[in-house]
Amino acid sequence: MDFASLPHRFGERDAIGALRAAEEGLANEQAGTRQWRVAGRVLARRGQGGVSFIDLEDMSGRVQLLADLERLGEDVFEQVRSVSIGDLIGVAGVARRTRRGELSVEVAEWIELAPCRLPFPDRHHGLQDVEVRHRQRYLDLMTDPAARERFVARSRMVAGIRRSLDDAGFLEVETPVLQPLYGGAAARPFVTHHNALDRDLYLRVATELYLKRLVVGGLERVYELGKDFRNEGVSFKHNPEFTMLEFYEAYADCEDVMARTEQLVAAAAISVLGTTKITVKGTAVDLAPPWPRVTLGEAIRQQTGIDPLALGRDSAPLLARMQADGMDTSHDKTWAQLVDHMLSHYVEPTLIAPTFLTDYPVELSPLARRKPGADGLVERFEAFCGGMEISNGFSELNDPDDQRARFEEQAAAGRAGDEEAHPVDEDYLTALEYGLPPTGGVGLGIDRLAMLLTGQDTIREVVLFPAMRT
RNA sequence: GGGCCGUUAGCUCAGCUGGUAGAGCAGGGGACUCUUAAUCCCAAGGUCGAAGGUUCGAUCCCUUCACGGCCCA
Repeated sequence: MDFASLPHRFGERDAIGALRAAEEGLANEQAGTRQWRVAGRVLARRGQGGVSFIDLEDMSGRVQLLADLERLGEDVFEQVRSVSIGDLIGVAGVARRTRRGELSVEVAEWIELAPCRLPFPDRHHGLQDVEVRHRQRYLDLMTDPAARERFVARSRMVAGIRRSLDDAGFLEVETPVLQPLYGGAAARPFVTHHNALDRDLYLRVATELYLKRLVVGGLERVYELGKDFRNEGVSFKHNPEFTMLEFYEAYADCEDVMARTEQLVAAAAISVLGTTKITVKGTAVDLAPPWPRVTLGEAIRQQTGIDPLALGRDSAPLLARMQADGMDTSHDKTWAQLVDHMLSHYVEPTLIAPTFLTDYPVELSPLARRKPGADGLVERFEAFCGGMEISNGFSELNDPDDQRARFEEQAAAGRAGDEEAHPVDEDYLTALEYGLPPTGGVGLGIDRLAMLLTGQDTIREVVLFPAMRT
């Protein structure tokens, strides 16, 4: 087919869904009066001598086309008859319900818009090969309505989150993806190089430190919704680039942002599903606030009988228990890493219904404010649902001296081999010297929330183009 | 990073104990004037993921590699 001869547009197009809604009342063999112009992809063709039936689909729905030799003449009818599955075409004509009761468009005008030159995937079994579905997501979207619905739902969820935050007076901002220094999360960064400046830059692992600079600057409620990049393994809940929401609220603390988090998630669920009730791994759960709050130490105690935060900083009983359970503790070099490992091994998988864990050890939380009267703890929470961490927030540490000390500890850990430790960020410390108001901040994993709201067990099904080996 | 499993026509899948591969759909040709996974006829379509090895002979057994999936870290 000669592409140069194909139309560049198909104007005054009607959505198939609108046609269906408007003409639903037609009786069998009755024709409507209005001329419709619909366009889309050909999904099926059924010939019957001088009559041909085509199934045409656009983003709003599917409708049958009815083409008649006597009405169209031989030339046009031959075009219809020879259309390939997958071709993109436009038609004009009135609606008519066929003898067998199928609402159809009676083709009066037939316009080829773009050919499908490769064989279309089997339309009865769909595309089964997971690898092809992910590498060529357009084929998945073409052939699987459920895949389309999943990504529409994700988009609605994100729009709902933006609406909630905008309505609460938050300002959406954009901070650097390319950073001279990374920070804001315990993660290994991707490194790239700026040729003109001849220096290495990091892809951000979090937006936290830049957003808090903005709060210092007087932008009292800010959020950023965008990609973070962490140079770590791929799993059902990890993609090396993933979407994160972070929001910061001046004059608020951990409790305030915890409440906002559960409300935000519930509102997102309603904007997608119309309800806060979801099913996760076969279990019915309700995302409606308030979510139960349990301290980290108590949560670990409930699963193991040991409250590691009630034992000072003694690693021995933790190690004994974990090794007795056959766990590989060779990567856990510190007490804090043992606690983190216990959390992810014993507790996280059990938290199916939404739950806040609170009272984290300061060693695991270098950017969080200390909890008054609780030595070694910070005002921090993590939210879990579906056996995954979905959110992390705290009262923001605004004491520049303490922050410097925490950075120094991180740097020491880094020198000792902890590849996920924070580097010291002098520029951020300078910002804190000017005064960060008491502030609460939260990170919320958008992909994982999308998994929960669309009932998917793997992040790859809610990311349009998940990371693949090339 | 480790363990297990998978990879056969464009797609979905068969293929027995080792004897050089089949079907349906799609694509091509034809029949058919109301089909709904239309039906019927004809022809075509393969580096059996890749490379080695064993064997008279390998899609099948062995080794390595690539990619994917699941589990563990």
